[in-house]
Amino acid sequence: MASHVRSAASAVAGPVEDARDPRVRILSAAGREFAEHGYETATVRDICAAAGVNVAAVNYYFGDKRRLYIESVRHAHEERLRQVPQPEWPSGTPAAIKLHGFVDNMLERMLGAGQPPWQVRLMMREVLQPTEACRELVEDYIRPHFALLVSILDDLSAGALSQAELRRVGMSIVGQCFVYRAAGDVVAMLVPRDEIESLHAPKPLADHITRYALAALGVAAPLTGFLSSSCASSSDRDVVS
Amino acid sequence: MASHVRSAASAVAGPVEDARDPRVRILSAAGREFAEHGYETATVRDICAAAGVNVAAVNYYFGDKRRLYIESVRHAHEERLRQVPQPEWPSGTPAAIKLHGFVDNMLERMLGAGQPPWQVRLMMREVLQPTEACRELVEDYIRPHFALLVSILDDLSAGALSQAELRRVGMSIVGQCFVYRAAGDVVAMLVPRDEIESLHAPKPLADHITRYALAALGVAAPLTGFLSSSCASSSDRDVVS
DNA sequence: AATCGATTGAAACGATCGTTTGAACCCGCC
DNA sequence: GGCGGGTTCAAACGATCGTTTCAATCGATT
Repeated sequence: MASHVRSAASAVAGPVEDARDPRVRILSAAGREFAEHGYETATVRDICAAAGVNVAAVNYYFGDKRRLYIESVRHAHEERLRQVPQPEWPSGTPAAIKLHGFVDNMLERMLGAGQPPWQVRLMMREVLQPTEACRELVEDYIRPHFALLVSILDDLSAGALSQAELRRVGMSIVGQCFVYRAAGDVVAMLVPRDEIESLHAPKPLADHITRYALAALGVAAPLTGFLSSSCASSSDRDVVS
Repeated sequence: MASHVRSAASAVAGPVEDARDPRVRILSAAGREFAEHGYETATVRDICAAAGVNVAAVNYYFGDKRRLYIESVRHAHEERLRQVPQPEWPSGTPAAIKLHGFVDNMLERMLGAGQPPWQVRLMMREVLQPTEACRELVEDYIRPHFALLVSILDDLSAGALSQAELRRVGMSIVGQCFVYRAAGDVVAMLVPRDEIESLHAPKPLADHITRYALAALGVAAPLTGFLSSSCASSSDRDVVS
């Protein structure tokens, strides 16, 4: 008796990406499971159950769990790259505006709108504990974004800093965003709740980190201090809304 | 029938905690294994083998794997707190000097001297993926350090910033150190090797992060920019060596 | 309709995990 | 010596893991 109902096994399946192809169904389900539980703890049985396929399918299409994981990381950052392309600005946009836009975009990707999608969480796992899937992720996804940040900082400093120094400043900016994503739970324990929502939310954080950078680079007035009173106004753009 | 009650608290004053006591041998071995492989992947068999005890010992002394993990996290941060006490300075020390000392100390703890000890790596796992052992770790270890940082920043800003703003600046400083610890492998892929050793090593990083903060707060001259030429010298302390 | 490669399905294999068992062992004490 | 509680040991239990097996099924082609 042919009682195989291959219709609505989709459950909580994501977007409309060709849900008929078992291969992408497995990739999507695997990405979610790996993002949630990590490589070791996630089980191929749960993945196949979520994808609505037999356990033998992962072996048939990918060989083994390890190769499925690598493919799922690739699939995740390719999909994410299509969802959120690199920000662009019309030529002539002030570098300070571009920096704020970049930081805002990065924070929105990392923290925005409740729980970030599973693609981001899976990529974060690779950053925190790299496997063989990491190199491709860095080259295709992270390095282009970091290069854009460095070029913005180059504009901003008007050539006064070397590429090496620009990279260090760039890492400072990335780090300030990164800590909220990777150690968000501890941050929430160190800072009062209302303060989290008012000052440590993505938008006000983008303002703070941008202003912190502009002040450190001498492009805007410092947050406070002796220099602020005598040296304001020089370039008092309304960067932070 | 094994009662899991610990016998007598055997003199906590001992500088070297009686390596004969199977309990602390297990705790130490467990900390190393959990730090290396994580809770799920680490096995009680490996832990007991490393501790030189029978597999039944973990059940006899701690009940089960979960309670052993919690105890090992506690044991790790208590031991770490004894090893590296909070930095102190003679009264009258300039706040900028204290900030540099604090950042240098934090970076040294996180990155210093090759691979940091297993206690730090275990604590880092709790920060990145908190379990029920996290709250105690934060209260006993992280919060006091963060409070010290905030108080230094309070001194530095001479009361010009609110406690909420100070916490945000403090998180910016912590984040800049944190990213090198948590995402060190990716940083190493984004930055040329020689640059890692020259500019992103603990000592030069401490200089950079401190100077970045002092400039942002307006206590020292900015790294570059329009304001630097006209407004230098006002408080040109030789903070960073 | 018959055939054949591609795909799917249920079941099981071997390995490893956390945990438990019950006897052996050690050691101070009557 | 004999006793008894605290501790250690080898062995096994039940569960779950990744992976494999092999027959059933599907779809296109003759």
